[in-house]
Amino acid sequence: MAMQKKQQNFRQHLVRSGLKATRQRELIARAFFATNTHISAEALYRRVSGRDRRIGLVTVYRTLKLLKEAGLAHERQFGEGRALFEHASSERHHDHMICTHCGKIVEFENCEIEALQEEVARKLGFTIQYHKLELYGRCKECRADASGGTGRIRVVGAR
Amino acid sequence: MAMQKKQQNFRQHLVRSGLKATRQRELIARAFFATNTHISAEALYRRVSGRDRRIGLVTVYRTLKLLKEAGLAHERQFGEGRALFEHASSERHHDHMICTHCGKIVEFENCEIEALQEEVARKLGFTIQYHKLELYGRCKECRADASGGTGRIRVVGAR
DNA sequence: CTTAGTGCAAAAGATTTGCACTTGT
DNA sequence: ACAAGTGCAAATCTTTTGCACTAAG
Repeated sequence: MAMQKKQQNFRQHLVRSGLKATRQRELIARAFFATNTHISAEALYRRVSGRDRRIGLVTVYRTLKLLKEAGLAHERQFGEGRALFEHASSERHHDHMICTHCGKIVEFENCEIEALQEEVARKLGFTIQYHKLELYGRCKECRADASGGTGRIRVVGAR
Repeated sequence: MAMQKKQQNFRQHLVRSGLKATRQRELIARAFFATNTHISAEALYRRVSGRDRRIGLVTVYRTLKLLKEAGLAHERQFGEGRALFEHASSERHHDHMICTHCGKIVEFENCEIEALQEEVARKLGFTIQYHKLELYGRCKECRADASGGTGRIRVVGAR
């Protein structure tokens, strides 16, 4: 989905909900859609702050909440610390592989795993509503330099 | 592993690390090992508090950290809010299925899923260090009463 | 105009830390 | 004795909220 389209979807959601399309919301949404990684509220704030010094972190949090309600953003909690937000396009569900050394996040999907999850749930008498699968480890590059590492997550990018 | 044995393991870990076996640590560890569900620091604190009013929540947190270091406890973060701690026996790794309505937590293990995870990681050029798989949904009982529910997690037990 | 939005400061909630006092060894 | 532990209060850190002011429809 193109950025323009997403921006439009967001505006529609606002109108439908009787909310207003403000300068701040436009700017924050635009900055969010321009991202192609996972980004924290703080990091997104820094980006829009560069464009318009008057925007507050609080508004970023509030706008991200709206984006979630509009179905345009997903909030993820990897390890501890701040949440990261990613685009929630119409794409299928996916899971994440996170490098514990450099913080790189790779998305993947695997139907076989999903099927097995359903099977497990059925055996336990549960109906799955949603799930969370996160693989933590070392990416090729970080395995190569083998500089030890602490095992703690250090996100280099957006965090 | 019997409770007595775990208690002993903990004492050994303390000695090995040049730490002291205090009244508080003994009591907190005993209360933790007596648990057979997932318990929060707060809930564990309430339990030991009943036995000895003088013990502080801070000491519970510090002792849980020691138990983790001793390899006797695992810290889990389900949904948001406080962390839950579980026994880290010599048992194999397991994952969790959590009822979003009553908070029930069921453990399971599935080698096929684990194998597929390894395969995915290999294809992505990663080496897995650890993973987190959580299935959220409704248990049989909570599906039966079908009282709507908010989708938010409400843990009835220890939380 | 009238209702919603914004930004600041303050609150919240879970966990950690500084510090003076207490306790194992 | 002496290093380590404890409990309290205060600090952290991320996210949310109350409120007086501002702006969109």
